[in-house]
Amino acid sequence: MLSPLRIDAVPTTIDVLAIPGACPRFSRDEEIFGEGEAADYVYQVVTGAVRTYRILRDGRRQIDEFHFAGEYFGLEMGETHRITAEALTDASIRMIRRGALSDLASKRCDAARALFRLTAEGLQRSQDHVLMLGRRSAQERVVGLLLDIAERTNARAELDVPMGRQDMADYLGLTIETVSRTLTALQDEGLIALPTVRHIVLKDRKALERKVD
Amino acid sequence: MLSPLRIDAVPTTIDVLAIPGACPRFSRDEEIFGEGEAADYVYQVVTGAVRTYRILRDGRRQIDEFHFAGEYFGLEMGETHRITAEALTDASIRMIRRGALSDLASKRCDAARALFRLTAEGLQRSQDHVLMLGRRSAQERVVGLLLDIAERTNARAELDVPMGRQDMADYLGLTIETVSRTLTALQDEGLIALPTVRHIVLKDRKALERKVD
DNA sequence: CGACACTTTGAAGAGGTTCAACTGGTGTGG
DNA sequence: CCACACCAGTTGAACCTCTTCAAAGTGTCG
Repeated sequence: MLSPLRIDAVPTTIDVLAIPGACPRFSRDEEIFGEGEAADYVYQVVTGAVRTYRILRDGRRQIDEFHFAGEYFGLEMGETHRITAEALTDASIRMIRRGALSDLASKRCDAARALFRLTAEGLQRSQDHVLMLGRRSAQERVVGLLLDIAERTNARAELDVPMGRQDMADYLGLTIETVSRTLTALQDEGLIALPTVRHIVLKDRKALERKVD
Repeated sequence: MLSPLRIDAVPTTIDVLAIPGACPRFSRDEEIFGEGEAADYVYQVVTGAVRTYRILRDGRRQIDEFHFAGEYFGLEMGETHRITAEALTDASIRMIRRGALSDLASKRCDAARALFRLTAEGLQRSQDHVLMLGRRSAQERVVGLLLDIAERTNARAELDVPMGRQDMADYLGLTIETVSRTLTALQDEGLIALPTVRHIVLKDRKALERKVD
């Protein structure tokens, strides 16, 4: 029997959730939903990329997560969104009514498990993020992000980063200057190349991986 | 109909999960489960408190979460634990077989929802942690922790902190010295008192709350 | 009562931030 | 199609928060 707790045993296709829904386009920096709004939908990135973040009263911003093609976001526990989501690049986003999801989950056991899995994966990612912010140096954070982007966008050495330096900084808990300096340092070490600002080449992935363990 | 996605609508008693299970005692600093071990149980703090953490190769430790009476921990997505759990104080811990939970979840809809809710709450807490580590100062972090402990242990002004300074530091992404200095500073400001090292009095909660928003 | 572990305090140092200026890519309008 | 303007990114220098290393203090338990 397939335990709903052993979520990794679920077949990789989370697409049991792929209820056809509206799939609107958002242009770069356009808000998809805002903190405090009613959480009536769950979202999936179809093309493009998304950032989710929170802002403190005085303007400090912490990016919670970047979301790439195929990934889900905006699944909330309560009635309202606790975070804001914006298109990082021009993006098309599938919107799925929570009601439709609930119905599906109550009818199909695997759908319920897939939802649970989604949340648990988000938790794991968040825990990794905590470790990164709590105990890693600026360089380790930047390298970690680059490798993470590479993995999630299925890039080998040539990385197209969809976010600007400020986004990286606000994800990594650093300033834009530190991110910039760190990238140049990595370039000087010969580990990466920066042909353009949003195109990064991982020249020595082994060495990069050694830096983050 | 009660949507499995609107988890906050579930009656507050998560005790649908309270399958009677073994309830062993652990003494302070004793390991409850270790990273890499098979995750065959889910755990609930009955009395005492628990820390869960991960350690980097070079010894840097990041405490993921503290768990207080009534709270669940150790619910993993995969077959093995990704983190380590230790008793923060002498503690009695209820151990629930994952198999038993699965059975319950497949029979009772509310149990499945409660599990989902647990995970989603953990995610929320982790996201708050990320914001704390990414964008808050040492003082804000320490104050945040104190208020959090107060809330979760239902303490009014008199706080019994179950963890030492090193635990606070490793939760907050700081050093033990910084935690100590920050507490003294808060005492000097008249916001708290430190009668003993593990007993903290919140003398001006309003002012403390203003510091974290 | 004494030993040991934890905490506090001090002083020096480093990593990252802040503020400011410069550079370069991009996009738009003439 | 080129020129200019503008925004994002880079670089530099001073500063600051937090860390590191060291030592003294405090409480706890045998």
